[in-house]
Amino acid sequence: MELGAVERKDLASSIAEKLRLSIISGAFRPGDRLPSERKLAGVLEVTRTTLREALKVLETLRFIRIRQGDGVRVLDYLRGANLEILADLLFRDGALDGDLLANLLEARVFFGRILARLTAQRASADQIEAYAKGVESLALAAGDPPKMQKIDLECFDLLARGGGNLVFVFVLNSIRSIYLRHRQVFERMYQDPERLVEGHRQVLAAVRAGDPEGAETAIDRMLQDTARTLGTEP
Amino acid sequence: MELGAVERKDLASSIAEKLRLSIISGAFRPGDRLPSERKLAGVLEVTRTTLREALKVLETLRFIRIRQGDGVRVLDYLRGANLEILADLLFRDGALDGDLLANLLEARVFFGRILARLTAQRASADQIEAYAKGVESLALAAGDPPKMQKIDLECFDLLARGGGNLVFVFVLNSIRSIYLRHRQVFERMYQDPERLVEGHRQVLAAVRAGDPEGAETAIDRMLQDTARTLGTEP
DNA sequence: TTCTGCAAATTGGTCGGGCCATCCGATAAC
DNA sequence: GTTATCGGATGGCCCGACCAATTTGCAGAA
Repeated sequence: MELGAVERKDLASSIAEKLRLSIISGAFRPGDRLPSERKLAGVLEVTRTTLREALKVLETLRFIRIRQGDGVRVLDYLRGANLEILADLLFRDGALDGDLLANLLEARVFFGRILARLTAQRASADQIEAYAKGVESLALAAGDPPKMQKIDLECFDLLARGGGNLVFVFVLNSIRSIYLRHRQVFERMYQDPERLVEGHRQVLAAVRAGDPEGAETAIDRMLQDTARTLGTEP
Repeated sequence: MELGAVERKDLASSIAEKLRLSIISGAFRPGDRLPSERKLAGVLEVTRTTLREALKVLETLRFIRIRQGDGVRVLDYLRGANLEILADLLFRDGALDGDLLANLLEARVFFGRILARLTAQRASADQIEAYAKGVESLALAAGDPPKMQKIDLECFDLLARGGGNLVFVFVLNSIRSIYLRHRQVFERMYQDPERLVEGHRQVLAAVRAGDPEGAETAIDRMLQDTARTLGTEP
């Protein structure tokens, strides 16, 4: 049996999550004022100290805006928040949001194409070798979906670095965090490792040949394939 | 004279920024342990309470990992942080990082192409009209760079929404926050409003015609143009 | 010696309460 | 009607105490 690390969370983080989901669910609308810290702390049965740590987190995520003398106002997270909250949105109301998943898979293809293209144009020999090693590890991990997922994400990270554009490295960081938070959803992509490994190998070959078009085509096919794996079953 | 709103920051946020820049500058390396909260609070001359709020922020940004009994460990932000920290990186050591700026402008072109294409494929009549209104406001704001910048970002947001993929909406949120934090750097793009407005109009026309290729080509030209505006002067 | 297990020290986590700073709205003065 | 003032509500910051997890090192057993 697979035993992942148990979640250890401090109170402040739990409260932050609770409030986050609460806002996402629409319990508070943009412009609304949250109850005062003193009241809210009372309701949640924690101290102001702890609650304030939670609020600081929400402020960092741009879910709220805190102003002395005024209060805590809810912001429109659709307009302020960043990619990472997709992880929360993906499971609104306890069920997986198919549209959002489709969005994510679509974006994955777009990003992948860019990464493959840039890497083929600019990656250094070292970076290419690192990617090659990643692909080999991936092949060796066939049959172990969790491990494959980890290595696969690692491979994409190497591609992003090879592309030489930090913007995509950071975007990928966010996407990785989404995948890791919902491992189970995406692990199905690794049931049939053949196509995935083969796909990476073709990308690698194109990158080695300095062929952006080829790399883009190869990764496009691979990503569409794996996306289909997820799409078939409910 | 142009008088923007003054920054009002609480102590915790200031400390969070200080530590963030400190980590980015390399004063602490991944794996290092920060001084204990008690010591750090002493050095910074604040209470543990306030320091902890700052640390919570850094943890949210994945700059550090806090573990009871162990301490505060510095993470590799290149591997964990998201797009928004580009705003910090852009001005490392007080000078603008040209390479990073180039990265950002390059990414802008990639994203823009995707947005234009998706919008042309999927935007509803309402969404198209909203974008049309945005473009008109943009034309009216010619000569007022700060205002144009605001509206221009608004237009991109409308494009992102029209594209119907939330992933790009959130990516754009991050990018917008970068732009706003460094307004001065990007305001130069609005010195010559003609091309920008004309570009948006062409995109709009293509979107209206449901012509993804045309929209992509139009926005590509516009973005390359404005990027050049920034590239010319130091 | 090497390993095991316990105990102390270190470090973060939470609490409770106090006082200051800011903002807003009601009231008073003009 | 407009402006000035004040009081209440709210967040900002501090202090000190105690709880809980983790690490570390020492003592005893194998």
